[in-house]
Amino acid sequence: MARKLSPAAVDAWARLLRVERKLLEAVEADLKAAGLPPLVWYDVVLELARAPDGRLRHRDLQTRMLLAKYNLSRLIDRMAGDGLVARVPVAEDARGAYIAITEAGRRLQRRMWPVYARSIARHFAQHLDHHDLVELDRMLAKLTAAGG
Amino acid sequence: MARKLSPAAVDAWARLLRVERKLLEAVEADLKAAGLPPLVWYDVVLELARAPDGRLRHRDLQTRMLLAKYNLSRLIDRMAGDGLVARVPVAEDARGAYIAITEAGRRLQRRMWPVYARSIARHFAQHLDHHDLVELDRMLAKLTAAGG
DNA sequence: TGCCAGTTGTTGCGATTGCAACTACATAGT
DNA sequence: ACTATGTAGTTGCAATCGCAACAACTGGCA
Repeated sequence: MARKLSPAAVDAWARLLRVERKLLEAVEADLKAAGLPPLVWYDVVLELARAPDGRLRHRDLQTRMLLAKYNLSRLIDRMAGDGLVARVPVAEDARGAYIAITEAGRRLQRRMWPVYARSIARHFAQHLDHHDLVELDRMLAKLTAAGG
Repeated sequence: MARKLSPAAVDAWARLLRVERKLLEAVEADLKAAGLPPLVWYDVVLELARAPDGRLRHRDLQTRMLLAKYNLSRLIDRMAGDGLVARVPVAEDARGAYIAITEAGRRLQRRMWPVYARSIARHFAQHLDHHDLVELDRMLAKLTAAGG
C-alpha cells in the first residue's frame, strides 16, 4: 500500500469531501425547513421499520448506522423521549436491549420520506443520468468492500 | 425538479453516505493514531499555506471550507491558541480580520500531509484505478456545479 | 453630515459529540 | 462453583456544534 497518490486521486478525494459536505448540509436544511428532525433520526426509523418485528439490537443498529455506541445510546434516549422508539429487554440476553419502532416512529418515517426523497432528487439525482448513478454506485462499492 | 427517484439513485445516495462516513472515520483515526489534529485543522493550514501571503479573510476561508462562521471563529481561536495561525487586522476594513498562517502552522501542514496522503491512498485511492478516479471526479463535479 | 441597511466576525447558551470509565451480564476455562 | 475475560450498553465530563443575538464597522443615500 501507500503507493504514491496521483493528482487525479487527490482531486477526486477533495471533491468527494466537498460535495458530500454540501449535499448533507442541503438535505439537512430541507428537512429542517419542513419541520422535520435530522437525517440520523430517519436512518433509525428506516432501519427499524425494515427490520423483522420492527426492532433491532442496539449493537446491530449501531453497525448498520456506523455510529459510535455511546452516541447511539443517547440518540435512542432522545427518540424514545419523543415516543418514536422503545427499549425492550432481550429475553436471551439480560445485558442487551431491543430498540423497537413505535407506531409514531413508523408515521415519522412515512412523513419524512417524501421530503427526503425530494431533497435527494433535487440536490443529487437530478444532476446525474442513470448511467452515472450506476457507475457511481459501482465505484463506491469498491471502497466499501475493501477492508483497508 | 422532484421527478421520481429511481432505485439506482437511492442506492447510489445511500452508498455515498455510508462510504463517506466510513472513509472520514478511517482517516480521522489515522491522523489521531499519528498524534495529529483532526482533518479540519489540515484544511485550514492547507488553505492558508496556499493563499497569497499565507493569509485569508475569515469569510473567504469560511467559503472555501464550507464551514459555518461561528464554527470557524472558534476553530481559529483554538488554532491561534496553539500558535498555528494568527489574527491580523485588515487595514481597509476595520470589521474584518485576516487569518495568517505561522511558521508552526506551515510545519504542521507539512507534517500532516504524509500521514494524510497515506491514509487517502489506503482507504480510497488504492481501490480505484485512474479511469475510475477521473470518472468519479467528473460526476461529483456535476453536483458541485448545479446550484440546486 | 447623519441615518440606515448590510456585512463581518464574536459570543452566550443549550444540544450534541467524543472519550474513558463504569455497571451488568455472558461465556470459557479450571 | 469460581475466576477471568469478553460483550452490551450507559454515563460523567469536557470539547465542539448550532442557533440566535450581538457589537462593530462599512457604504449608500438623503
